[in-house]
Amino acid sequence: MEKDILILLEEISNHIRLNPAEIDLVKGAFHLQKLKKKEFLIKEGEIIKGLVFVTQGILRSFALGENGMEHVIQFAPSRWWIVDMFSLVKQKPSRLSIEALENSQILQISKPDLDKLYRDIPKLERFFRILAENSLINYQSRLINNLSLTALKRYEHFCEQYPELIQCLAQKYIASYIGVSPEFFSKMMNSIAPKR
Amino acid sequence: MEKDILILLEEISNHIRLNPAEIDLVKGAFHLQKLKKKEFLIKEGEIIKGLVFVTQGILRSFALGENGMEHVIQFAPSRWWIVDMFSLVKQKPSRLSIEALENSQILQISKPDLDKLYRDIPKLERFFRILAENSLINYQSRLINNLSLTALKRYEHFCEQYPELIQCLAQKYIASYIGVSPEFFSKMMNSIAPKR
DNA sequence: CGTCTATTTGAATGTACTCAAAAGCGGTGG
DNA sequence: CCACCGCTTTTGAGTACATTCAAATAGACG
Repeated sequence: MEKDILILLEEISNHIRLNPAEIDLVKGAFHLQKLKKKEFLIKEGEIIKGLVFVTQGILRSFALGENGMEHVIQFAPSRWWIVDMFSLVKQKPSRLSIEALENSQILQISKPDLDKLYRDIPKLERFFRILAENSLINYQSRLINNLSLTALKRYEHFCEQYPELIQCLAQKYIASYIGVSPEFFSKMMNSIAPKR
Repeated sequence: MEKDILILLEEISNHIRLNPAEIDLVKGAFHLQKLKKKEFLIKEGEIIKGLVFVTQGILRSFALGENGMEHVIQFAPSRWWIVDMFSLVKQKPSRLSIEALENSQILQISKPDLDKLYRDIPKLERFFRILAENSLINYQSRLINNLSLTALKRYEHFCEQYPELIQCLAQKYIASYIGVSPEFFSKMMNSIAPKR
């Protein structure tokens, strides 16, 4: 739908200015796709097809541990990007799976189309550089938190950083994101807000 | 020294092609700096001056936990970049400190000069986009490892990934990087290779 | 209403931490 | 060249944070 593309263009225009011809190129390169709740966009081991921008709903990416445990790497609500950068850049099998947590709509651009877009609109290098830098900042912050904070403090950080996500996520996903078992998370929650 | 700049240009030329005029611009934007062992490039709370490329020696970046514990975020041997991206991009106080572990030489470019360079040589957006993407991949990989692997496996991964670093780093730094206390790390090492 | 999944609760366990102290190692100055 | 000092590594005992397993309870969805 046209509305989804507008959301994307709005995001891009926060960082760079595109002229009408360039806007058309961008429009043509991204493809709308609908995902149903619990549908997978990609599964671990596959090679990522392209870069994904979420316009509606929520996706999550996660890695499987040896014991089969899922570790949530990222939540992507509307207006967020999601991808396994490793798989996209190196074109090797993904360590991550990506799944819709709600019925969602995404705009996807394939790697060849993205590479072409970089050639046609060099300004986009700037946009995606900034995007990668910001993502980098988030990962670094999360790494520091994981190394230095207790589970409770990591949860509190999460609440501050993503207040709107808390209400719409099953708590096992939040537990996984902050890096604890669902059982422990449950106990932790009850210990700070004893059952009412 | 001229040699240091050549190392930098070599790195850049792995990804983009610069003409002689552009090379001169790059040369002019980076400044050589020497650091003595244990000298700090920046301390937590300061605002990062610029982006750093190491040409000789080794630096490390680390964050301080609440208890005063140091958490190594990155090692940067020769040919690596090091920075607190958060502080550089947002121009806010750094969460990280950066210290030389050996006598080292670095090339530094200030944020204003970097911004100017982006304007003068748009191709550099591409180079630093790729750089940020690769760094992102590393952080993500490390995050997954921290979430899903035991300390011993994280150490084994570290050995595979940075074999050349192991011999020249004090083990307390390796312990900190993989996220365990030096005491525990020592016990772990003796348990896999009992004293000879 | 029944089934499936998510959450809670409890007990036993494990991985890694803290604190304290001893031993090892390396560099520096006499 | 040796002795000393400071820092790193080792060792041990006690502890904490979080996990695992099992089972009960609660919710959500068709």
